[in-house]
Amino acid sequence: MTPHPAPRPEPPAQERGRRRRASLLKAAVALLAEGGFAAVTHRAVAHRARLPLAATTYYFASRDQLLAEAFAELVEAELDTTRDWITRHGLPALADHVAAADRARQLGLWELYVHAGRDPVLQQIARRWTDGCVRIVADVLDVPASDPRARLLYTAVSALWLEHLVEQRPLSQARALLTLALDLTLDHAGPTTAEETS
Amino acid sequence: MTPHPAPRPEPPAQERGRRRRASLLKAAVALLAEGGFAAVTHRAVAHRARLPLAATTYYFASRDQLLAEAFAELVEAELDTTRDWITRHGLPALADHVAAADRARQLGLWELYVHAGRDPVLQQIARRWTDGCVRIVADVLDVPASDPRARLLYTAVSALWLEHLVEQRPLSQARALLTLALDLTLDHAGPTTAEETS
DNA sequence: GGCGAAGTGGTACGGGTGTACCGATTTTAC
DNA sequence: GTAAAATCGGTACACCCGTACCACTTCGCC
Repeated sequence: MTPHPAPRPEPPAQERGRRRRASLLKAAVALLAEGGFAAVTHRAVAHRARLPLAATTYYFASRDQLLAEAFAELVEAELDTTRDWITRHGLPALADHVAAADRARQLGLWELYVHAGRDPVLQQIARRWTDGCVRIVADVLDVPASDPRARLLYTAVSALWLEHLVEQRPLSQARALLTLALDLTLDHAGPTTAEETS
Repeated sequence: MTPHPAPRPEPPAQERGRRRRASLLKAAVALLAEGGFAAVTHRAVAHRARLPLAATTYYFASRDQLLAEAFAELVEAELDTTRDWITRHGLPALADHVAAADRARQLGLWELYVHAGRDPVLQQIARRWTDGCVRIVADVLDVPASDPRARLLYTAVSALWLEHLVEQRPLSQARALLTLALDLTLDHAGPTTAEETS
């Protein structure tokens, strides 16, 4: 029978349903960006999407699932933006991108990233974020994605970025460190003991 | 006057009070380390310290203050541990330290670090953490703390560390990247040739 | 047309939260 | 000693949470 135990089977299958679901997800992403993690409650999401409370439980099996999908969406959007920006302006100007970015949004992203350390589902998404960023750096450096220099450079840049985000030190400092990181990485154009390639 | 509006004036002034307060703080730190952020509730802290619920509001003006003090304590302890370990085993072996560290505790620390981006009080503590770590790296590199190489190296290492913590990639990868980071940094103008023990 | 499934939304439940309250007890000051 | 101040601790309040429930409407399809 299943009159309405309907936790959530598959994609909504009806047009309006799909729109509603997407709308909830968008609201969740926005809340995540603004207030981080704790701000994404069923009630807040539903209210923001101008939908009744029950819609959230109808389209998402649980808060965790909602959060995971929102995280994935946020990561994907972030990767697109970053790739676009870097290929347009180049690596050394990255500091300006960071400076211009929406701080609350970035904080929310990192918040979820750390939280991914305690949740396997989120961990997978976190990995995709890192891999995506490494890929971007490798592409713009014109080296294979497996080149450890690309990976290290991304790592350094991401930490610079997080540090700037959290501690809000003068931008000039981040800029100088970014330049230094690029110098060190590119100077070392040599063979770079790449042990594994595959 | 003030029969008992007593939000919390100053240090407890009575011996037992000071002990109780410290005990609460210790419990908060432990909870922070284990379950992160959300686990630090008045009730959980009081229960863990074997004190009545009201003790938490008596000794701390608010949950935020309790959290801030716990964060400060955690950071201070972490700095001590790290300095100790590095001066004893050297930078290249850092990967082993990370591998051996208590994962939940580190995650809690980073969780609070990111959260510091939204709270000025915590931000100050976050800065002290970074400064402390930079200082440690600078000391062991035998360069002034203001040397951008020290700062950059710390930044790279911290990101490597966070990435490892969250994404749980094979340790060998982190180790390789750490070595590369050290190479790049020291090559540039390094006064020392660190012995390599692979 | 009809009928079962999908979707909808108002409401309720059980639980956890931060914090205030306030009588009882201990400590300190004189 | 005694009174005032500090401390204690049990309890209560108001709020917010995730989620379940269930009567209702709308849709897809034969």
